[in-house]
Order: sequence, then C-alpha cells, then structure tokens
Amino acid sequence: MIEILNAEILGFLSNLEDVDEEYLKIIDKKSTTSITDDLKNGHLTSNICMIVASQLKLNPKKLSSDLANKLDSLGIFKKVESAGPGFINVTLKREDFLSTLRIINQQKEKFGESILNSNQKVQIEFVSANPTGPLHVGHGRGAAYGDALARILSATGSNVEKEYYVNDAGRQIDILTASVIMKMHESDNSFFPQNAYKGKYIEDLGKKIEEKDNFNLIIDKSILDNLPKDPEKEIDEIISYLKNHYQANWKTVKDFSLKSIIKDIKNDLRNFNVEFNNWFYESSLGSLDDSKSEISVSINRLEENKQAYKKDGAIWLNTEDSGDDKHRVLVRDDGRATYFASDVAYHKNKIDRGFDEIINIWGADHHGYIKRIESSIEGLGSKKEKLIVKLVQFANLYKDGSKVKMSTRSGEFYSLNDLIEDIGSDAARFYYLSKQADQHLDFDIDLAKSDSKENIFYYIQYAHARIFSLEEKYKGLKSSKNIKKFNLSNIDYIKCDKLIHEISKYPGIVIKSALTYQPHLIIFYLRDLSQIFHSYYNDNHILSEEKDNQEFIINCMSSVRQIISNGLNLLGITPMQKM
RNA sequence: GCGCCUGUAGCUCAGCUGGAUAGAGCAACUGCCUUCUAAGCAGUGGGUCAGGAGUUCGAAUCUCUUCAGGCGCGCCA
Repeated sequence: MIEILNAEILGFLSNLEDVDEEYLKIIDKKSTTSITDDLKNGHLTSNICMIVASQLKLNPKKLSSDLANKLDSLGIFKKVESAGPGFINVTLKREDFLSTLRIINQQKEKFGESILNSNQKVQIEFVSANPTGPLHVGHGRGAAYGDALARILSATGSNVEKEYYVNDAGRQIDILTASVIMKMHESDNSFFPQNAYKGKYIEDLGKKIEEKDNFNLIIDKSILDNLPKDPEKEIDEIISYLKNHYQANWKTVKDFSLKSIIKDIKNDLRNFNVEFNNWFYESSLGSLDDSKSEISVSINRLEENKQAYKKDGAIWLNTEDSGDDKHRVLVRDDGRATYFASDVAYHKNKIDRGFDEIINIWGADHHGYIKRIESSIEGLGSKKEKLIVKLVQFANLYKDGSKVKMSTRSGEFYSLNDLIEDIGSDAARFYYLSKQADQHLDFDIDLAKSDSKENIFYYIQYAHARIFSLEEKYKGLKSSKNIKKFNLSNIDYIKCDKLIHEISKYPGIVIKSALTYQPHLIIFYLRDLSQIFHSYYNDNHILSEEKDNQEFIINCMSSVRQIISNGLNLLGITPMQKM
C-alpha cells in the first residue's frame, strides 16, 4: 500500500506549478512514507508536504490539506488527513490493514524476505582469528555479528559467501610451534620462554604429539643459558635455533598444532551455529620466492602502477592519496614480506573472485588499517567502494558482578566454548547482537541466565513459547489441523489492531537492518512486538472468546509467532516451543 | 599530537539518511495468579538528550567547538 500511496502523492505533486521531474526525484529520495509509530496517527504517514513546502516556499499545512483532500477523494483509502505541522496520515481500509495477516499466512517462514539486493554477490569475511589458540569471547562477538549479517543479507536477496581467513603463515605460527616444543621440554630443563603461548592447550598439543610420534629432541643447555633478556629477541632466537637444528621435528609439530587448533576452532564455531563456506589460507598466497605467487604478482602490479617503490632496501606502498598518514612497508629490507603484503594479496584475490561487495568484519582495534587496505585496492586498479569494513568493538564480560579478565598470551581466558557451555549458544548470540557492533558491549553472564523481564532473550522466547502452546491447545479444541481462510474484511474485532500494526512493520525492519548492517534492530523490534503481545495476552482470554473471533485471534497470534521465529532465525537463534 | 568510536532517566541501553508530547527494561512505590505458561501484565514518580554556538518552519539526530571516556597510531600479526 505504501507504493500506491507514494505513486498517488507523486502524481499530485507533478501537477503543481514549479515542479519538474528532476525535482520530484529529489523529493522522492528525501521524503519518507512509512508505517506510523502510533495507531492514533493512522496506518501510514508521509512527511512529504513539509519537505516540498520548505523547498518551494509554500505553506506546508495548506499543501498537506490539499493533498489529503485529493487522496481522500480517490476512495482508495478509508481516510486521509492532514495533521500536525503538515503530515499526511492515512487510514487504510479494513481489508488492506488486515492483508498482512494473509500474506504471512501464505509466506510463512519466507515472510520478511525481499529482493532489495537481488543478485548481489557478497562476501563476508569474519572471525579470522589467528590459529594460535582457542576462540575467546571477543571472537564470539564477531562470529555472531558476521553470521547474523550474512543471514540478513541473504534474506534481502544477496548471494552471500562466508569466509574465514586463516593466518597460517608468519611469526605467530612460529611462536606457536616453539611454544609447543618448549612446553614438551619444560620439565627437562625447567625453562620456558617469556613470550611463548602458555595456555593448557599448548601442553595438550605437546602430549598428543608425544603419544603419536615419540620424537627425541634435545636442547643444548648452553643455548638456553645464553639467550637474550628481551622477550621478543629471546623467542626469535629459540625459533631460529629449533628451525635450524630440528627441521623435520619443527614441521611435524607445526603441522599438527595448526591442524589441531583449526579443527577446534571449526568445532567451536559449529557449536555456535556458525558455518563458513570457505576457509582461505594465508599460506596459499605463496611466497616472494615464487614470482607467480599471488603475493609477488600483487607487489609487482603495485610497482608497475607506480604505487609501490623501493627505499632504504625495503618496498613501500604509497598510501597517502587515501588519507593514510604515512607510507607502509610491503617487503622488509631483509627481503621478507610483511603481514600487510599478504593482506594486499588476499584482497586482490577477493576482488578477482568478482564479488560486488566485500565485507570485512574486524576488531575495532584495526580501524587504522582500513585506509591502507583501501589504498592498496586502488593501487591495484580496483574501486575501494567495493570494500566495506565493519568494526566490532570489544566485549567486556561480567560474571558474579565483576569483570572477567582475559589474556591470550598467558592462556588464562574465558573461551567462547566456556560461554556456550555456560549460557547456551542462543542466549550468547542474542546478547552479542543486542547492541550495535561498533560500540562497547558489557556482557553480563548472570543477566543472560536470569529469569526476569530484564532478560530480553527470555522475554521474546517466552512470547513465542506462549503462542506455540496456545496453538496446540486450540488445535486440540477444534480437532481441526489447519486454520482455514476467512473473509478478512468482515472482521471487526479490533483488540488485535495494535499487534497487527506492529506486525506489518517487520519487512521494513529487515530491510533497514540489511541497509545499515545492524542486526540489533531486529532484536529491539522483536522486544517491542513481544511487549504488545504479552500485554494483549494478559488482558484477553483467547480460548474463551466467541467462536467467530477466536479463529481470527489465533491467526493473529500465529502471525506474531511466525515473525518472532523468522526474526530469531535471522540472528541464528532457535525459537523455543516450551519454557 | 593525529585518527576512529562514545556521552540520552539513579543503572543498562533504544531512538541518529532532521519531523508529531524523547522511549524501554532494571532499581523505588502500588495493584493483578480457582481460567490459555506470573520468565507475564497494569499503574506512579524520574530527563538542561555532556556544555556552548550555528544551519531552519523544525535538532537527541546535521556542522563547528569545548569538556569527559574508550581504542588505534611498528620494516608485529
């Protein structure tokens, strides 16, 4: 109906003096025709008269009243009024108002889907935690956000591919390998490097490897005694010693540890209801030694495009055009590529795969990194607009009233898996998504477990469960399985109107959530919908209503349940049938 | 110093492509379970939307500025 209304409004405006088509297009963009917040203002509302009036120096009140009269006379709507400073408020005919119920009944779990982004090929890369240990609660937020976003964009017609970038190359993997080896030998020489990873999983990895390959590796005492004091230099020295003296063992430990950790990460994500379509390995980008590798090709092209240059023995990327504050090193003076170089090659690879939109979900601490990646994309001759970086802020975890400390290096942290075991995947996802991703989140585990109204997760689930149970009871009562169609226009029962009005907003919420990349909008909508439902449910005893109304009411209730179910699905949460 | 984010009720937060009296929940107080799930509902009180200036018919929303907080500024990844 909004489209019809808009078309009529534009028709009216085009007949005004001083209005040309160009202008109408601008108006069309700036104005909003939407579902009203409150039923007292009718069903639909438009602010268009105020916008037109301000541009053309007309009286908004007069214009809106003219337009209202015109629209009213068409007979399409039940009532059209001019209100307030110049709003157009439209009351729909009963059957149009109720038509949403019929649509939900037809579309069921598809209700809310649209073709907003039809055929957009979108990639979302998220989590991408270094495979040096288990996922912690910080990663959980990125996982929940990325996955929900993927679901929402899919619902609006995009063809979405979810990808995890595995940093299986570089120094942190060396540190991991050295950590495992040194842990295995800690008891022999009572020494463990300051900067090595320390979690229990390191010990477990060592034990598994010892069970599998009974390898014997002796570390020279004199080496350990002469290590540098600086933690960074100390670990580097150990790495180079182990690599040089125990090449085969090094590879065994490295491969096993990586494989094992990645397997655990996949498993944790599966428990969190997140499945990736693609796992992209940094190592597949190749090395600089191979002139045909993706990483070499990228750097060569940047040089050809005069974006990269040699200076002080290193290769630099000019990133200043895109507003970065300094140039960035791609290849170090010792000939090794930087992490940034890999990332440039990775983004080149993404672009080559032909996505219309590439979404990166990064921790907020990486925000300074955006400009230089954009710059590299431009440098390679592509458009940086294809890249959309969404930042996810840290989540502070609170348990028993105090902050849970987290430190990856020390290995003492509350893992994502701990969280899932503690409160369940659904509640965890819900709370991760309950606030805008780019803002700090205080995650209160006690609240997530509490059974009060403050716990919105249960509040929404409770609405769903109540309706589910009601439907079961109703079916038993009628002993008829399907709710048959009826003539909506004859229903004069109005107590559900507030609910129906709220229901009709759902498709718009999904679209807005997709356009703004904000899953939390769905949560707040579901809470409002649940609130209206609970209120109605308390005031009315449905199963003792008159038969004529009962069927209609159950239909409304089913629609509410369907929407809660659909909405939770977009967040990757399973609705509860019983509580 | 530079960049990004934030500041709304005592607390936790919605609302931000400008629109109608600024909304929820918690906490405080008062009611509602012999009937479909009380993990619920109804009500009362609570606000200089951090401060200031600007843009305009209209600003929590946009611009500038001040203050306060968080994060980031490696030839680390």
